[in-house]
Amino acid sequence: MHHHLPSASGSEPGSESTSELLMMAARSMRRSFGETMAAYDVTPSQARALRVVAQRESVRLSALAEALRIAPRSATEVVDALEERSLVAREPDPADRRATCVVPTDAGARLGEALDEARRQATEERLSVLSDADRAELTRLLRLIVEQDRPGS
Amino acid sequence: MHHHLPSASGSEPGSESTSELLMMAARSMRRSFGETMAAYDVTPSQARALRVVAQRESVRLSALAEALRIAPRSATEVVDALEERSLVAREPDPADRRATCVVPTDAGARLGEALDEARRQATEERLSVLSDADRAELTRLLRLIVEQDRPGS
DNA sequence: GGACAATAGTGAGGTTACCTCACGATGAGG
DNA sequence: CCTCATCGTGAGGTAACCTCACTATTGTCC
Repeated sequence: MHHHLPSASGSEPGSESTSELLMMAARSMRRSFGETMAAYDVTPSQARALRVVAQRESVRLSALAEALRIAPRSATEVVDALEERSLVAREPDPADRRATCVVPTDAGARLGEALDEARRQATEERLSVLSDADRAELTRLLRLIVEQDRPGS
Repeated sequence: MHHHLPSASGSEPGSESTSELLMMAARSMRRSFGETMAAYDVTPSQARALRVVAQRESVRLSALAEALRIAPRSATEVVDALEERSLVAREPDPADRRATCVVPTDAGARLGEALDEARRQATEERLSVLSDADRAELTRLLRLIVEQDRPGS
């Protein structure tokens, strides 16, 4: 299934820069959640798309593409995959006959919620070593970093 | 060369969970550095590999694969690409005629250092909003999160 | 000093997740 | 209406991975 973790190619722990630590933390969360997605037999891109669709109830394909930051053509592909698995359905947009709305099926909505919950749990587990105070502090610091590039706020 | 960035779809800022913020911070750094790599016309996987090779001076292909956490076959491909661009060279391992050592060329070593520096600058820029104290605090918190899964320490 | 299993790298071929370009169908404005 | 923009999608391409099978070696056991 997966391969061994080689005995650490020895760099002393504690030697990582702040940004390296941030990357490592993010990756460990992504990996945790990735395992969950694999368990549900959904690819990462499908999970991302399903999440948007399940949350918005009905999305124009082009709007989905924008939300996922991919080209419309690529959104078509993800929707194809989700439709084939009966997780979403395509419906004609009554307001514009060129457009199609992507809506979750019951199964899709259920899976979407299950994935959301799994993601929450996976990341929660990672953050559970922190005290409430530490966690609040972490949130504050990260917000400072992230909010650099949304000037109005 | 590069494509459009659609205008961010607007959800209120300040509503993100801690883990979402962490992902956003990591992504913004990755994106910054990604632009730099594109400027040097190097793909991300090439940059990662070059970094290892430049740092270790001489790596067995299988060791490179292990360091990059990819299959040996995939390492072959990255090395092919880097060799074609004359950034690394393949040399027979004198100790084992099955093995090949990957060594950086002068150009490769130079580019490796330039990329390292660019990465440092890009992440530094992101972290520059933090005071020294805040930054130390962030490091401490991240270390707590990351060190969960290296028990011996 | 052979037989032989394990290991190093690679050819062949597959998958995922993207991309651009061109096209047909539709909508909106002069 | 006639043009022009927009919506989704067919066709075809790329990057970065993968597995499986193969050859050239190496280390091992007797």
